[in-house]
Amino acid sequence: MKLPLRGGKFCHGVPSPMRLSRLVTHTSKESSRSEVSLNAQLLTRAGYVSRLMAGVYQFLPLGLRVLTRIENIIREEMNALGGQEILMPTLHPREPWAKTGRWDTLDVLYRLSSEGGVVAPGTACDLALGPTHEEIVTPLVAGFVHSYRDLPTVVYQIQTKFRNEPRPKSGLLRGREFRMKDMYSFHTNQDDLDDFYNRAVVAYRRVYERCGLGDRTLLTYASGGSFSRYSHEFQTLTPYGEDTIYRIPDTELAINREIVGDLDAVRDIIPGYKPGDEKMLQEHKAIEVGNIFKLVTRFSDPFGATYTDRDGERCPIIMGTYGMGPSRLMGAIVECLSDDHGMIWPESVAPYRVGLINLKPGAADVDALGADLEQRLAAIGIETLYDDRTESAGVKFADMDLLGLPWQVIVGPRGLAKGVVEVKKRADGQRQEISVESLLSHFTGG
RNA sequence: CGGGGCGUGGCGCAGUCUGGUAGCGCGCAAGUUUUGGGAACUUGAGGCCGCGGGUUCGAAUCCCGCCGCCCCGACCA
Repeated sequence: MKLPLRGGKFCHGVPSPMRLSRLVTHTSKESSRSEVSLNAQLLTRAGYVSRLMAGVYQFLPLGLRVLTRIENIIREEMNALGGQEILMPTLHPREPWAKTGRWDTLDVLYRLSSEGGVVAPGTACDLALGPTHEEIVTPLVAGFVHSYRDLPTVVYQIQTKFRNEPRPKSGLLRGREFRMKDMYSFHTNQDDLDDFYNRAVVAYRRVYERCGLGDRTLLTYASGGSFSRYSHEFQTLTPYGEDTIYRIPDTELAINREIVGDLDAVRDIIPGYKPGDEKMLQEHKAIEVGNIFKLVTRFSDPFGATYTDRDGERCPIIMGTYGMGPSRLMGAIVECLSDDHGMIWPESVAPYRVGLINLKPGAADVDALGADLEQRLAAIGIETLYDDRTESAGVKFADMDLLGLPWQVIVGPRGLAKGVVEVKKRADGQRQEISVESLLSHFTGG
């Protein structure tokens, strides 16, 4: 049994290793009655997140570590694509939203009044909380782009977004406040946009692959806007998904229900498609974990975002937009990768790689072995959560299964007498007795 | 925004119909016995029964209003 190395050190201030006896959160046997979705039940029972109000969650130490890891994977892939990370404000003035018309048409937009006090119906509002950032990023980037030499250019941010969903639900899958990576690309022409768009598809696939959802995430044709026939969604197959999609057999492609009735559109996607062929499409429930879209000049027109080409002509900048929700992705991973005992995190996003279980705290020799292993795992860079609590063995096994760390290392008097510890792989439950030395060398890949 | 359901110690629930000293399980604290898959017993702490008004000698319970939460639907760059 090999314990593969994972690249990338964890990068915020949570000490590693951590002891369960010191962790601010606790597990719970029962989940809140008002949490119905699997992801919210497991995440709250395990103490990863806590709900503040409908559609708004707080991320606790374990949950924040997962979220940060997901965001770092996204960050790496967007950087590799040539994206430059920025951070735009959450608080927006009314004016750019009015300019594109979305102040009045985007009903999930939170509108505020800077006059303060209660915003009653009919009150003049002059601020918004950002649900997406086309209105902000377009004038921002246009201010730096004057020549075709400045293009293409790509910026992105990872940030908390606000949408006043009429009905938040399904835990992290549909919140009013949520994390979003939003990227915007700027081009001189449609071909260049198309080329970048296609490379973004590949980068998105890499993100889902690295998050453990690659084999069940489909590129899905969805309705387009006025400048392109389709947008593309990335849909992760799960029975708990909110969307209905139709998979094209023998491909990694699907068609969203919203356009599957449009015969012309489907023929465009599947050449030779005829009425009656619907039965070849397999219906699935899925969660949208990404959405990419060719904006073309939808936003550069209202803002007058132009560049000067080789001939000295002023031309509109051609744009694309690329969204992905890290917090929703986190919920999707839980929905897809869990069993009756709890969550099963892929190594790439797990809050800790190893859960170290001391079965008999208080026994000097077991405590000594536990502390020694804790230190030696830390020394070789294995992030470890040490269960040093005085709880029964059953409680500890159940809790560690619920927490879903990829590996469990179990130390107890029985193994100690034989000079071994046990290693359990959470994903398949396989256990193996192993000496301390070979345990460490497995973790270092030796 | 329509339809339905629910608010009772930290969590999960009973009690509401038929008004009369607020209960159970889990968790928490202390103790004893346990100790490799959610241990047992004993003792204990912890409640403006969502909020406001009303009826009544008396309201968790009945009436009116409000707030919050969940589910189904509508909606979902």
